[in-house]
Amino acid sequence: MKHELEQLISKAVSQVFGPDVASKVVFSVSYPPKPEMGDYATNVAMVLAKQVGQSPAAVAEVLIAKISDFRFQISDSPEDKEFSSFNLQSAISNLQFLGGFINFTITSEVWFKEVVEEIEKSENSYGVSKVVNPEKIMVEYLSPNTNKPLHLGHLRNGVTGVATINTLKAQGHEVTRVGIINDRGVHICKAMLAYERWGNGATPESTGKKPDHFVGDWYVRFAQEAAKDPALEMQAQEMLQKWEAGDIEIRRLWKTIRDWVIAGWKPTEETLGFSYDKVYFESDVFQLGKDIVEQGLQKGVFRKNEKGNVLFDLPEKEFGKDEQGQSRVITMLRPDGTSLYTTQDLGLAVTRAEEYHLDRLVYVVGSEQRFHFEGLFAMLKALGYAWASKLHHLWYGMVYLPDGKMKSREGTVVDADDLVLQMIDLAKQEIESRQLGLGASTFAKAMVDKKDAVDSEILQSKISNLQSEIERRAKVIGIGAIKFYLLKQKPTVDIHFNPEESISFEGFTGPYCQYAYARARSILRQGARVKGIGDSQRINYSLLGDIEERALLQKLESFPEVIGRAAAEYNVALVATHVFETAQAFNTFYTTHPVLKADSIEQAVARMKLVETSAQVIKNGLALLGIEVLEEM
RNA sequence: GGUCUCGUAGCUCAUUUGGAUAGAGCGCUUGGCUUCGAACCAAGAGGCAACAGGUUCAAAUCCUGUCGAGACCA
Repeated sequence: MKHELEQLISKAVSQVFGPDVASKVVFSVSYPPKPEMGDYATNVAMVLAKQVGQSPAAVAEVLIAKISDFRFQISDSPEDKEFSSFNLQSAISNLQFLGGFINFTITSEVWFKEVVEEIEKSENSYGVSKVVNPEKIMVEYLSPNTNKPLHLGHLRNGVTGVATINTLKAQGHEVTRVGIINDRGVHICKAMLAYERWGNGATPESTGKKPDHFVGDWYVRFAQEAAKDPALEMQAQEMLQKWEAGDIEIRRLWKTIRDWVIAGWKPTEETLGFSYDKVYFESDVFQLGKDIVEQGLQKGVFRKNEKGNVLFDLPEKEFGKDEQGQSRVITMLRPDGTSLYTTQDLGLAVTRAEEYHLDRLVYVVGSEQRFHFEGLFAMLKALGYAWASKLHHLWYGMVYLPDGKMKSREGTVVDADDLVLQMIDLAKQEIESRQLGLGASTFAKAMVDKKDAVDSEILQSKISNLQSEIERRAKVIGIGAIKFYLLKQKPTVDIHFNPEESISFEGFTGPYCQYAYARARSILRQGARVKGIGDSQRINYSLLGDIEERALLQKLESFPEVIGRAAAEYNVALVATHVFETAQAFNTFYTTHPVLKADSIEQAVARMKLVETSAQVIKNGLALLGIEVLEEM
């Protein structure tokens, strides 16, 4: 519709002011701030005013006259080929000049029909579009260290990664999801050292701890002991050197610890829907990149300094100079030939791009790594890789706790498992305090009272079914709340984690959206059983069109466009905001417009379509965010 | 010190890439469940968009400077 209006406006401008003016003018078609102003708006009058030397009002007047004229001219003339491609003229029910904008009102028969039919046709794939040039994209995300459990920062990374992947897929790209497990380094050795020294052969099994937490506790223990005995830091370094040298004993310990942590993450990742098509281990790939550096040294992309370090000079244009007025450098190889983090990433990027024939490589990594990635991308460009310009570091801000930044070593972290369990528990309480929960406890009480009177086996199974249903719903709601909380702000901003707000199920939250969906589905279930509504074939769209309905339709219509923007800008918060606004518009519609008890069966049928398509859009939007919906909650 | 993110209601954030009267959520005040699910809806209070200039039909948005916060690099 938007595109057709653009054509219509261009045509009108061309006829009034000539093709030269029309070809140069850049105007937009958008939604007015308030639905009562109209369904679409264009700023063309303001843009043109300057060019043609008239006031916006005067320009608008002639354009409105011209467009109105079209309506009479071509309403039903098939031979008028120029306009037969779109019958929009007859679809416009009102045109007005307001605050500099020309506002269009579209007839319900055309607008509602078009949007509703499009959604009904596409169903779960409404919002999915095909970009002109589908790309092969790899997205790397999560990348945890094998010395501790996942925390809130990982959650933000994970949900952002998943939502971004979904959004890119919805644009028709082919996406490969990868993770890199950081299983090498001194931080791992610290956990190993503490375990070796004080562990006494304990295991996750013997202690009953989740294995990643088990290891994390040893890591914390190390920090505590190291505060008292600084020599431990040195010993951890020595352990790393032994690891590098391939010491059998150390390697064995390392593997045990590592595998515990990875096994410990598994259920957490499954619960949250984090998964990969391929996982890289740093211990496997940390030697990568050295040969590329050697080649680059020959080509003069890198240089060796007097100490024997191999360096990359960052372009001064983008990176500026350091204190001494020298260009900034990244060290690639130490004099002893050992490599650094950037070297590994360099090698890995090249390996991946070649193996998967990538058009684009996206790294979901925190903002503190921006310098690292900018440097990496700059050197890949300098090395002449064609795909280097398509690399992207999708960075996101820190998560701050009320008392400051999270630090694993000091134990000031929000543990992912704790948070998830807490949220599910809260959701459970919430459910139990409502209809289903009440029913369940009444049921439970009845069972106790009449224990002997009825078949207890049947009752038992009914109760356990009920309980597992509550569990299932609590999980969907609790996890939905966490994910939405972390996704509703654009990735670039820091999140000041507010425990109160994060556990809320009201307002701008995931459960609010899920609730709107459940309400809609409830109406649809009931409507389907009503004679004349459930079995109706014909829809009279002219019975729709109140302000609340138009506001809702606008949200439904703009959903695909929002996804496109979210993908283009790597901003999945746009999707979250849009889903919320859709749910909000639906709720407003819901309270102002009875559906099953509408004035007529015909009207009920028409409103059912709006309910159905709203539910579909909310569901699709939440799905992009990795959030499930419930038919009842 | 340099680079980069920022600075919008009491708090947490939006603002359709320069557009209409700067909007949401939370919190606060008030009203609405015998009518499709109140995890909801409606109304109200709350703003010099850090500050000072500039660019133009139009600036929270772009430019310059000042102040303040954070991250990274030394």
